[in-house]
Amino acid sequence: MAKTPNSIQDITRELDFGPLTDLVGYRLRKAQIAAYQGFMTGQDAPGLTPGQVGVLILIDRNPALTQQTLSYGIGVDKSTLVATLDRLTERGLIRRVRSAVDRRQNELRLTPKGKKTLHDALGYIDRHEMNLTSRLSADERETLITLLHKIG
Amino acid sequence: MAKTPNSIQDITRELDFGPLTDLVGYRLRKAQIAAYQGFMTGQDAPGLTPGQVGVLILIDRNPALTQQTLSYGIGVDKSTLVATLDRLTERGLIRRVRSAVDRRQNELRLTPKGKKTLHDALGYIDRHEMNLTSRLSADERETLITLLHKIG
DNA sequence: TATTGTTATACTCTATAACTATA
DNA sequence: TATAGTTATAGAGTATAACAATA
Repeated sequence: MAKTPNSIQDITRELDFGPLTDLVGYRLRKAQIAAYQGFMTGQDAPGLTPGQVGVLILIDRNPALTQQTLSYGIGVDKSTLVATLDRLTERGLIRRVRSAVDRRQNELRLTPKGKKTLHDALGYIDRHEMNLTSRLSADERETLITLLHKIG
Repeated sequence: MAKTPNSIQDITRELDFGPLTDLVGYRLRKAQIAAYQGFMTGQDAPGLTPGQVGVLILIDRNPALTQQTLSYGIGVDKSTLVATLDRLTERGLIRRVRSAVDRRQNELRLTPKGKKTLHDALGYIDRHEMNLTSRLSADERETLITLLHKIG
């Protein structure tokens, strides 16, 4: 029998990726896609993107966080953030509270529902993290994080 | 003197990122963004995205590569690939050659200009890779690649 | 004048569905 | 009928520029 590649996996395996295979930049991209996909499709996924959960975490841990500061924190433009916050507001997870000190600013807060959702999401994140690194030992996982810190 | 945060770096440093800081998924995203930005803005950047260079590499190393197979290889839909290939064609880097065997298929080929561009881009990739991993030892870099392979 | 949040706009990346030409 | 490539379309993510309210 001749080798007849049928599945996408077969085809991909037969392709020559040349120098891409062991390039940090390329491996980062593949790993990041795998992490994102895994997060979004896992058992009991929270129905939020990793970025949205990140926003909830920052709001939770930084009292009176403003949109401008949050936009610096997550590295996106303040205009980009508006739609994200709109969506979280519509879902009843956060509120924008006009600052009494400087009425140009919004102070971002979690609603009770937002707190509950974040709590559940944090549990999910732990399970997802274990899943993502299931082929790594605890030492390897720590090493990976340390090395990624040196790049990011 | 009070600590008065002025720069974005100051503000970001004072933010509490909670569990995000040591999450593999989050660190992957930050590292990937750093890699992409570094690639695009580095000295002598080729004016191509990492993805576009990846396409050139695959075309170069896989004779008579078809669009369908390439789309499996890089993990995007065949319809998504069309615009990418259009752009590379407009820039004179690749050609679509109708297959004589199966006239539905295009065989993708680098033009001489595409070969030259890829050759230069490969040199740039090496420099960028060194730059990206400048805070890592050779051993650490190898370890990182190995660990990323286990995730992607 | 400068800053905060918003809107208008545009560009990229992505996919799904329908189309064409071939098989 | 099925496949390869294309087009039409839509949604998410991103940024820049201009605006209103406020400082």
